[in-house]
Amino acid sequence: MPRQVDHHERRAMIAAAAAGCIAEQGLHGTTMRVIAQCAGVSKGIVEHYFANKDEVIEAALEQVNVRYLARERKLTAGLTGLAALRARLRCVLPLDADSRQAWKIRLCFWSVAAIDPATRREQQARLALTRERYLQDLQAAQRNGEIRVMAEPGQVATDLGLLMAGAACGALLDPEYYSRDYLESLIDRTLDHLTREPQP
Amino acid sequence: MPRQVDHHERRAMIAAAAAGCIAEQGLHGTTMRVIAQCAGVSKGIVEHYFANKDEVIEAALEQVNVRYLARERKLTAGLTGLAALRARLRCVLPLDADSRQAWKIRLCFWSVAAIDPATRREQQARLALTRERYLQDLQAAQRNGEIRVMAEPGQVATDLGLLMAGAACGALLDPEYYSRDYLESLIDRTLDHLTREPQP
Amino acid sequence: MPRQVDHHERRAMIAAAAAGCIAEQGLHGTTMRVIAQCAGVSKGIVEHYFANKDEVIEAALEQVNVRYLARERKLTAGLTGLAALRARLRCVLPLDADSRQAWKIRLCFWSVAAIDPATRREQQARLALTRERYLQDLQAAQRNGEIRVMAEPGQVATDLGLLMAGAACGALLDPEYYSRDYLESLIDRTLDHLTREPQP
Amino acid sequence: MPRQVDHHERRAMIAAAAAGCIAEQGLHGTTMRVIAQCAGVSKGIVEHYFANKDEVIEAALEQVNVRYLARERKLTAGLTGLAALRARLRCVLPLDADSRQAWKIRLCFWSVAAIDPATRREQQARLALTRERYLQDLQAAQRNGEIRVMAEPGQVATDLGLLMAGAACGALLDPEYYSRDYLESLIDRTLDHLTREPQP
DNA sequence: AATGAATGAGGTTTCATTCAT
DNA sequence: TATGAATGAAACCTCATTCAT
Repeated sequence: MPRQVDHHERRAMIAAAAAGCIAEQGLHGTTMRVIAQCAGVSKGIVEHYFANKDEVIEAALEQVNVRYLARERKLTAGLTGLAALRARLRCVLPLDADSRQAWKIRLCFWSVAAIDPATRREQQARLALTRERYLQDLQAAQRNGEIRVMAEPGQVATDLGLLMAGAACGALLDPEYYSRDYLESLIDRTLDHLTREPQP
Repeated sequence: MPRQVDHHERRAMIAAAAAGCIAEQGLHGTTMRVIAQCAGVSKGIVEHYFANKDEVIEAALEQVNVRYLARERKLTAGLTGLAALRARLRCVLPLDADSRQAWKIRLCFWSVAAIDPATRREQQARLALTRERYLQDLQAAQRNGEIRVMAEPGQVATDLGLLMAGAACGALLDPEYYSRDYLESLIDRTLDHLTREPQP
Repeated sequence: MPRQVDHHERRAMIAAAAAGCIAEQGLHGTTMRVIAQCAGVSKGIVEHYFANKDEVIEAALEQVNVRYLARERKLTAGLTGLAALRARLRCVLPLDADSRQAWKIRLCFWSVAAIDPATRREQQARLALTRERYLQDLQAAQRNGEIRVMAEPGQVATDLGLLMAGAACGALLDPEYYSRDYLESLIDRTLDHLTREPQP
Repeated sequence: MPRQVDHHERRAMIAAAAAGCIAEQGLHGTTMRVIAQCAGVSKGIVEHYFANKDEVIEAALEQVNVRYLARERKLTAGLTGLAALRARLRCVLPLDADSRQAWKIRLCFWSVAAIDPATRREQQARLALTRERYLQDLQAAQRNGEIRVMAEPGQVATDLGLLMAGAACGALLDPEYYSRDYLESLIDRTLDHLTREPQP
């Protein structure tokens, strides 16, 4: 009878430790030994639950994204249209420590994605899903009459995604200049634009 | 007398090779051996011209930035206000292979900057200078009567910088979706916003 | 459970191999690869048991000194005064292969100590402890009435230490001239001096 | 017509620089580049005047010894017997900075000599010559009636050489304990012994 | 399941030495 | 004569990975 160990939970624990390492020391500084130390287990354990380093890293990213999506779902639950979009944007920008950590990790993968096609495809899918959720909110807001009717809501959703990406990068690079206040006002100003009547 | 070699030019050649390696293989994949191979010299030569790997990497980034600034200056020469800003934005976005390479390298350093304070400070300075140039263009455009007078042009310049950063990231991650056409239309639409009258 | 290996013993084995290398090939010739070969293990194993080369070297010196002290204690056990001192001097001088090896290693560290303050301090402590043991023997010999009462036994102990150091150096440099017989007669003559009455 | 450069003087200058490097940074730290820097010439110049590193090192040692002998000759000029011996011992012990430097270098070579037979033979010759000079002084002192007549003056000369070697080592390792005053008193006490009548 | 011993590839860096100018 | 560019060997060290227990 094998010792009762929740395999899945153990994997998650190690992946979480790896995510912490990546956020603190970067993808390169995150060695198997460091992951093991962070997780408080022996070096071999990590290899026991994951075939190799790449798997650990992949699991870490996966976990970060899953947690992010869960949080977004929770914070937008019951909301629709502009309110949902506002909540979504507040969720995506690095307004707290958790989100900052998630973005640090995401940025590490972006720099890899610029080089590695497989990683790039994963990030493309993530971006597409994010755009889609923005689009749904925009369309709902239009239906609700909260914002002016736009010719191409998809384009607005796309632009919105890029602005958020840039804002997150800025907040990581210069947290004092692109402060929490700035980020929140950025969301407000951006959404305000959508409510105004189009100019002739 | 020593062999006739332009020391400075030779350094620049190696730094350029290093930049190419970073863009193709990432910061981690850019080993001294790879740099030497790319530059077509022996491994020891790289150490002859640079004290260590960090110096090569630093020189590569420096060179990328210097070349970018030279190109921006050239493309905005003789222009002012909105025209200068438009040229500047077209220069910063990855619309051609050179600019794409520069952004790949920049992204590598951003992921390092999220962790290393020294790198972060350098990038903060770069972002600040970029914002400043946008601001100058905006103020000139206001004086020229090309755009509506804004309450806070500094904020607009800042937002603009973030949008460009996000667009560049997007273009690296999904060059097909965030295509050259899309990026150009993004610039146009963004600048068009500035020319419209403020809503009541 | 891990492979059954006595960690401490394994470290000691490698340190002993390193000591052998130092005695045979000098501090500079003792590379990690050479140590590994001498110890009959792979290069990485040495790094597994020691953080870096310095630690191996340090452990080797430590071991040599510990073994020397153990041998001295054993050979002077039960002895006191002049007999203990004689045994001690016979133990310190390179009269056999083991002691010769120890002195070769010591000499390597002396040449480093002449330059590096940290190493120098270690050797100073070793010299001080040796002088102290000589002094204890001399004082016991005085109490036993074996030797004439000296005004400054501390000075005699110090002189004795220097003479032994010089004799050891000589024996390393010219083992034929400063032969085993010569070294033994040196001890005898030196101790004989102590038994004689002071001259008026 | 070649530029007028005193080949011999240039070699001596570089050898002197090398000697300084050895005394300051040890044999291992004395790289060709460091020697060149110390000498204020280019790296290639050193190789131009010496076939390889070993030759530079050898020349440095040679120079140190030649200078030492010149100094000893000068300080013992016109002296004989005990006075000459006293002057000789004061010259050999590291009582000033120059002599300390010479001993640092000597110690480096001793640690090499313990391993390398060729170096060992050189040092053996040096020790033999030193013993011989001590012996000459002792015999003269006996003839002058300055010291008691000894059965084996050669043995006393040998012992004296070892004591000086040990004292020099001690002074390098712990210059505060084996101070200038201590070294001078050591010489005085040692020579005093020789003047006393042998005990029955 | 868990540990950590063992391996070897590969990275950075230092260095003696050769050689073109 | 003099310079420093160029090379390649070898040093230390890190790390992912395999494996015996």
